[in-house]
Amino acid sequence: MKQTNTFTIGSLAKSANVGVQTIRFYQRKAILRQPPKRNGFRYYSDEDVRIVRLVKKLQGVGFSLDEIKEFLVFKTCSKSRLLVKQKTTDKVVEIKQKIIELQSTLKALEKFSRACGSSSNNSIGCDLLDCFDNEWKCCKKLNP
Amino acid sequence: MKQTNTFTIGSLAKSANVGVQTIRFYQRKAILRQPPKRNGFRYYSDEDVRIVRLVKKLQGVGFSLDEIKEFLVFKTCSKSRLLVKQKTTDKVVEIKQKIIELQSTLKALEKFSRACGSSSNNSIGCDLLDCFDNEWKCCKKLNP
DNA sequence: CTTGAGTCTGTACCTAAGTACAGGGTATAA
DNA sequence: TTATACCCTGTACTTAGGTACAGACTCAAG
Repeated sequence: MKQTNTFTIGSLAKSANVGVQTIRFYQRKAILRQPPKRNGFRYYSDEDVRIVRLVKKLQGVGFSLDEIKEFLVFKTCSKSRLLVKQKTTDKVVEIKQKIIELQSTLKALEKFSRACGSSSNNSIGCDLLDCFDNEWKCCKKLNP
Repeated sequence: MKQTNTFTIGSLAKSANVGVQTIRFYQRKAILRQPPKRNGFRYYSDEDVRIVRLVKKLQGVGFSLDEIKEFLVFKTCSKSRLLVKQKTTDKVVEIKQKIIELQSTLKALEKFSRACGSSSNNSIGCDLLDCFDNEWKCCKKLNP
């Protein structure tokens, strides 16, 4: 049988690699639900650990806390189900676009690095703006 | 012959799709140099337009203004050359990692969308945490 | 030559996402 | 039983990246 609510706020924070204040902050923001208390102390479950880790991962790829909350709030209510599905597919599109942008940035930086790295030529052909301009040629999105 | 410094702050802002206050803010932060003035009005060049666009692009893929400044500050000085080259290759590594994370997030969200989308099964097998856990199995980085 | 749109400097304000006390209560190990 | 390492609530502060006035000046069209 799995034991539940075994984490104090400090051990939760450590397991998810964040500060204690951050957990309390998430609580205030309703990203974590209020856990059961004993003598005024909060006790968290394994699932809470997973949630906090997920939050950090999603933040890392550019989700805001409000967006993350929208995904987490979802629980069995089939009304919100469709909304969340919509959000999800929107996010999928957004992330695909972001990957493309990252790849183009990558190309430009690698080019810049090559141009700028050869110690012989002194800054000739080593222009950051040029490196990016060439990448932009194949991108829409700017100049709307 | 190219004509230079033909942009007022307002037309620069419009060309780069940002607000006038943002330009002044970048000025204060020394991301843009002080342009020549006539009767107290600033006049910007084509290059300034390219710079502001580059700033927005780099911000979009996660650069901070301070990082961006470090790249822009670079001009012919071969002392800073090596530093900038180092920064560049660091950034290349970072971006590659970020692409991998985005791809894994993408997979997880697509899975979630599929699981959650079939209107028949009611939230069974449609757990955001599970969808991400499976993705994490092939990732190091968490649990350090 | 007036009028309205654009610009100037300077300061103040805003949101997101924390981070840091202060002043107190609790738990556990020596 | 006392020390010390946690925990509590509440409030205030911080940083990044803008955004919004106020009060005055300038430029271009009619």
